Amino acid sequence: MAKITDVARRAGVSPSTVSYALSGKRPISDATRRRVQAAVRELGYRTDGGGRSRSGARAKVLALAVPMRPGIHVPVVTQFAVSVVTAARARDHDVLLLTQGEGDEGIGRVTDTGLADGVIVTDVQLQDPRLPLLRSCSLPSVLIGVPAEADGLTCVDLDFRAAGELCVDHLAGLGHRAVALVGSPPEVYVRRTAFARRLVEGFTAAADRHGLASAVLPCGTGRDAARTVVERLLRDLPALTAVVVHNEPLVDPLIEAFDELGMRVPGDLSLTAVCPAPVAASARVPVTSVAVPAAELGARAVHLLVRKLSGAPVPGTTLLPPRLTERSSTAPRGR
Amino acid sequence: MAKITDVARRAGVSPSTVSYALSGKRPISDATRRRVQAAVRELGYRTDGGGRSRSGARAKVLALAVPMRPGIHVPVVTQFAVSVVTAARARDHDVLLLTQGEGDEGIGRVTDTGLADGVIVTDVQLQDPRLPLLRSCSLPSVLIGVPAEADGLTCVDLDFRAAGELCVDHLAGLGHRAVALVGSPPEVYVRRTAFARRLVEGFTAAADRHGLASAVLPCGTGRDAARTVVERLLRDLPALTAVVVHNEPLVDPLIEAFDELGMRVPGDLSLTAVCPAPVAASARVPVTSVAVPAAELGARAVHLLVRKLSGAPVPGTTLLPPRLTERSSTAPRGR
DNA sequence: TTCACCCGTCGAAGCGCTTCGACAAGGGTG
DNA sequence: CACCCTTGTCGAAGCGCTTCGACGGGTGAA
Repeated sequence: MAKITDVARRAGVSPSTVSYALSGKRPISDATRRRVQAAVRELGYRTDGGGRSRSGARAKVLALAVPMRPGIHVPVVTQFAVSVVTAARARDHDVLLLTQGEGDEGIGRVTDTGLADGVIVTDVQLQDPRLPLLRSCSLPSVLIGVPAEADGLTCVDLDFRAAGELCVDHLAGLGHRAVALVGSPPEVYVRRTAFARRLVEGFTAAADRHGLASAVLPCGTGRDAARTVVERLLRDLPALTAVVVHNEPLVDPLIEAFDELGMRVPGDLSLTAVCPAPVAASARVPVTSVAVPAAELGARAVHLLVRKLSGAPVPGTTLLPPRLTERSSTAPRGR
Repeated sequence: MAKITDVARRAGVSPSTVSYALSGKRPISDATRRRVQAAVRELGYRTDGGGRSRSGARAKVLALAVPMRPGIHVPVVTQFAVSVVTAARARDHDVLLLTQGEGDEGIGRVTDTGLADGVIVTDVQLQDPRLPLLRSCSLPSVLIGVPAEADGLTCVDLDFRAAGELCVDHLAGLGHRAVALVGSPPEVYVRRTAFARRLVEGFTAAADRHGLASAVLPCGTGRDAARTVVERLLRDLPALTAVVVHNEPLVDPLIEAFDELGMRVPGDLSLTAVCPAPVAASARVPVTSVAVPAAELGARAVHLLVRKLSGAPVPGTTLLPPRLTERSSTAPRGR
């Protein structure tokens, strides 16, 4: 493995010049820079990460904390991860994967040991136990999700509140007068996961504003859970003609359950989902949906974190505006 | 952030003694070790990763290469990732996530730069382009999957060949005389992904051995693909009474497709799957299956890699024996 | 009692890189 | 023409840790 001194010798300059030529932190003449680059290429030189971080520089590693808790939707999380890695690589950083295995303290460890320069935190809860840690150790971080108290933190998320409203607005515009929200598994709400709560708020607010009858029910996954919820819904809200789902794996089972009970989508029931576009598009009936832009959120988070690391100012909270895509699962009431 | 010298001062010993007390690489008296440990605790000391790897020691980081190619099943890959992280943490290592974004050369980069000490490679193909790299740079690695030429490599995998045979044996034992294998999407075979091929081999060999009529069809995902494959299957092999599926997201659609064409599972058709246990158990009809032990494979891979890093000898190829779990999707022929 | 040896500890030398201060050479200004 | 500033490069220090060789004090053998 070639080291910086080898490159320096080959290019006929000093190691420090090589370092500067490569980092651009000091002006280097064009001729020298070219010679250095040539030497780097010929020797296949790569700057040693250990050496770099040893000397107080950044490790160029971002940590990604993904609590693999029950109730989360694996493909969405995976999409975060992939987009974060891709975006990080594009900015010359690598990604260290943290799961919940060792508790929240993984975050502290990784940064204390200098393994990572900053951390991207996912699945943020309203009162997240990791917040004090993030605030205190002044460790650069970006949250995907917005907690209750977001002062001094950098957060990115879809504007779930607006997403909830948008769905209801759409359904109300189609003439529906009774709507229900079928949400995530109960444990998600118990945990007070931020985005789930926000969606409920938006949904409820919009329903009230439009004067609609409404109901909100959490729901686990699987056909049985779907069936149970649908039955309960039809009992509680017999006038129901529209539903918003916020629970990716439940979209199909829900359509089936309604179907079995004699309500066809979209003929008898309009369905709107908040989920990644592919899920909505490939459902049994293509579902009108507000997309959860997992890939974009991941990329943005990286972008913000890297800026933060470079000392640039970053916005506090970035909420991506929801966009509703009409597919074939919604229709005017009484069509 | 406390450094090793602080600990040393506090414990009244030299930094080297602290290092030895912590690593155990030289005998240290009990009294001293205790004092050091106390100092570490009081100061909240954590050994700096940069410093460690700078001095030629290991970074205690494993890279995990997960090519997120089309046709792979995301939850399985995620399970690998989670189990790898968990197992790595249990052995005091962290995990760097590599995706295919930057091509195969990510592996080289990560180890050249000393960021990671070794790499776990997933989704191995029979002729994997990453193999030369792994062989040449003598970089410690473990493959999850077995390529065509496995000499000098450390591999772990489910014994897919035996899994294929096991499924057929089971079906033959139930009296079925015509079996089909519905496999992964075509691109997986084109890519010559190792495990997919091996399963086909085992399936075919066993079918021939039992003198069964057999067919093998790749299949994409989604209800339409399932429907098409089923129709084709019933045309090609009208006597068909048993099917092996090796395509996680297709299990349910396949059952539905057969159902729509008048073949009930297990009354008219016995179905066996090769997939993670949860998928099999929560299908529309609980499916008799050979489990893909993703979590165990991940943990084993870590185990092997860590051993390898410590210089211990490791076996070349570890094939986990398949285990078939009977559920309600298989029945004797003509029940 | 003396010598050899082992155990536990220390000091110092790096690991490969970055970065700070210095310096030589050249160009512009007064 | 003297001087100052800029530009491009170098040398050296140091990051925090590990590790090698050495050393002092004990113990066991002769």
